[in-house]
Amino acid sequence: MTMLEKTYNPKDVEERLYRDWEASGAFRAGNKPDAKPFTIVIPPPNVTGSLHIGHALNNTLQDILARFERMRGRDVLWQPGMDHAGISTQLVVERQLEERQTSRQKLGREEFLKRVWEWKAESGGTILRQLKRLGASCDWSRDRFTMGETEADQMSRAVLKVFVELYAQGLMYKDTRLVNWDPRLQTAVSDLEVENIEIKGNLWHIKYPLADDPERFITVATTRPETMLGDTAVAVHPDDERYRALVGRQVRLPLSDRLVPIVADDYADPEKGSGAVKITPGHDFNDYEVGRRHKLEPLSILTLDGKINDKAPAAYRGLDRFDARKRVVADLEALGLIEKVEPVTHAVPHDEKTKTVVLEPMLTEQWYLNVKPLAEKALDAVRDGRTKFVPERFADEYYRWLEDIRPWCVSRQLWWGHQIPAWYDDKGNIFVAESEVDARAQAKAKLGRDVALTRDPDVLDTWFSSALWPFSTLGWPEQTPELKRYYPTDVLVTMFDIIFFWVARMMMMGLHFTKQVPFHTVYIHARVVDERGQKMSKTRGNVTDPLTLIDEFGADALRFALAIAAAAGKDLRMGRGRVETYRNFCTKIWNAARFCEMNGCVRVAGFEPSKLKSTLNRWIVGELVRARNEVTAAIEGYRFNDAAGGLYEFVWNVYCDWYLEFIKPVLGGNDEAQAAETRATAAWVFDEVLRLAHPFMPFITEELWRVTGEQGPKREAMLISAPWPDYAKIARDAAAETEMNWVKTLISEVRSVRAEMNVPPASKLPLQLKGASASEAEWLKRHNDLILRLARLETATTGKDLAKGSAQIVVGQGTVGLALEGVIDFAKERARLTKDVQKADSEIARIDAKLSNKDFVSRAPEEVVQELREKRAEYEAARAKLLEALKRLD
RNA sequence: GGGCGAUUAGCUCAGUUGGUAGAGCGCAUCGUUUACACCGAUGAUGUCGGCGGUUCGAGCCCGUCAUCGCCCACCA
Repeated sequence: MTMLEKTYNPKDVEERLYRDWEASGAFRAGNKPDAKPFTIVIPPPNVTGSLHIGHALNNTLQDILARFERMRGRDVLWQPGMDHAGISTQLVVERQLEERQTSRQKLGREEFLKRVWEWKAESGGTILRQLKRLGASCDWSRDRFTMGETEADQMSRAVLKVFVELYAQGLMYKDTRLVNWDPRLQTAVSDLEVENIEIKGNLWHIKYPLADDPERFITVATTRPETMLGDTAVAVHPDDERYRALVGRQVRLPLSDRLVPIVADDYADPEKGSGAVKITPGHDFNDYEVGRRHKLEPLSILTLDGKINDKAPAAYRGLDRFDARKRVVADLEALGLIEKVEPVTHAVPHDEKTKTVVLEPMLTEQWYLNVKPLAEKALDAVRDGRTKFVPERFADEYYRWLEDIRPWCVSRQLWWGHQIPAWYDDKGNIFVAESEVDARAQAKAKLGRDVALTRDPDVLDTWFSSALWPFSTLGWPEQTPELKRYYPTDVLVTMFDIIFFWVARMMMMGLHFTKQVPFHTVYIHARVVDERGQKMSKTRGNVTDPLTLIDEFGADALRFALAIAAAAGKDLRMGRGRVETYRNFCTKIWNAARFCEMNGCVRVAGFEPSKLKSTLNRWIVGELVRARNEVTAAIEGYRFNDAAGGLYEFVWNVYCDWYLEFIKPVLGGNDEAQAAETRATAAWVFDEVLRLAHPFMPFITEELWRVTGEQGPKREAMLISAPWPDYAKIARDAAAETEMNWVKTLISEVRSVRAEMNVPPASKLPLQLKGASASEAEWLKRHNDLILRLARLETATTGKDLAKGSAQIVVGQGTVGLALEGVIDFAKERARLTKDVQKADSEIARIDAKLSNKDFVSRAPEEVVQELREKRAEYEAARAKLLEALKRLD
């Protein structure tokens, strides 16, 4: 027989138990073919990543759900996998190459990709190992990768298929327009990947001379003067009197010496600046639109790496865009064309990853997905409740974005990613197909002969494949048994910052390709910030490493700390202090187990929680039922903090602080039958606690389950596969509850009086309880042993000389030379209940008054009257309950 | 410029249909009673951001203001 160690040491058990779980096959989906499936797809972490505390939270919550539903008998699939993370991964490997004095350009595409795959094989598993340390019960046999190309993992095929179909449906198309461009990586990025950062800059007011009257000027203002090299017009508002005469005339663009027209366009705001605005369609999104309206050809004056190109005057060619800005300003100054310079703060688009590179609107040809029709379906699915957000308010954010969605630029000028399945001939014909063979066949069918084809070098936005994740991981486009069984998935657990990037796009793609929502519920959890409330980031250096915390306190402590702090959708501050607190909770549970062990509290066969004789035991069973119901309802409602909190409260403040203290005198007493029943009850309740706690603290509970399983009747070998408690058949004993609450109150009050009166702990005093009701007197007698022990009394008896309803205790009068007198108000409870009855009475009277007012009844809408009647009935019912409770007190 | 969230004990935060304000940490006093000092007992501390309103009754509902934070937005 195993004896429990004095303290719980997570390091000794976590690794072993995780291996046992895996070996038992408990993580695998499909174990219970007759059970209802329950599916969660993991938000795939980046291969480049390592587990940060946000992942720890995200995966803890998913694991709680997975383990909970598994115990409730569902066939659980928690689908794991990783994301290829296009840009991040490419950058990581490029940086490595840089250290070795080489580059991807030198290696060539094929060799470079080989190196990335090698890197993935080496480093990609880190995060999975970390998830295992956390206790994540994913079905690892089904591990997937967004660029998977193996027999089992055909993620890439799904991506090709989707692209080809979208193209065939006319939703995927190429277009040349302005796109957010990263001049450092030389790739397009989508609108979502742009972060507008407020920075200090200047607003230069520049004078443009009229072409036919060089002495007259029209002033425009800009924060980016170098773009004037690409100006193709000046716009003024059509109703602006100041400029009406100038519309149709031209200005001579300084530095470039080109003539550009003055056009009338609503875009020009007469209130702003001079009312005239320079138009640069090649380098500004608004100007692009203005240019289109006036048939102005966009003029791009930048190279793809952000230098001035040869469309600009020779003096500026080859200059970096920021150097060009200085040069332009200097030259304008020299010419006396700067009217004034105002310092301003304005939002400048930066790349969202590094937040350092200033993005440039750039005219390039890219692939676009027309998401508008997909968005309509995605909106409807949330509007009609097929998918619901928890908390609900996030649905608004989702609506807002989808309602105003623009075409999604899906091509990236990178190497690492899904290469776009489009081939071109030398005439510029496009053939989109799942393979080169198919593309050739298409070309031959169209042109009547074999032609040389070259594949589009670009790759897809990483989020494109992520958008397919819920169904591509299950084998789509094949109608696999897994897809039929586990799709749609049940709940997506994620954070608010990727609602647009990921959630909305999964909804769109899921509905478009499977006609079903990808998940019924989207649970948005908190963001983890550091102890000072700052967002954690590598650059800030304030990242808390969950593994360090696991090493120090154990995985269960970290998990519990995260769960109990995880009120939906709010920032969550996390540091080692909190984890330490819940390490202490683990220790508490461990010690409760040791108490049971030392006192022979062993489970017995045929234990019947409904047929207990002792009030004490009936009471704790009732409390357990209450806790179980609370925890269950809270998890079902994704109120993880309430679930963990309810469990904590029951284990610590009810089971340990009261019940175990209560039973000490019973276990040592001479009523052997009661002692035996109590040992069995203590063991049974503890066993149930292990079940309730398991989703939150899988390791310690599993270990205690193993040890306590060595004695008593046989039960499930592993807790992970044991059933969740179901107490539908257990009736809670309200009388036992009232009785034990009275005992608890009595003990607390005596302790309180003792402390206030500074009675030494060693002094055992006699207690006389005066004015007790008949049942109170009985309770005092029945629980005399434990009252004496816990309140440190010599005797506890009743007296009868005070009025009922104002019960008093008189403690040790004359015994220690002090007269201790404290009022215990059992009357307090009566007063409260009485007050509530009175409230109900007054409420009923108020409603009656209204209802007897004939004028009101005849004029008010039927619903209002009906509502009042219902309310009255409710108050009647509440009143009856209160009276019953009052009666119980007597 | 729009939208959302937050404001509760010294700190970090709970508070789900409106009914006498809670937890953890911290603090104070006491305690080595055979599970646990990673513990137990007892206690102190709150005009629930301000001001109005609805209600018999508001931390919770309505209006308004203030401060902080986040998201979205094409402003020269």
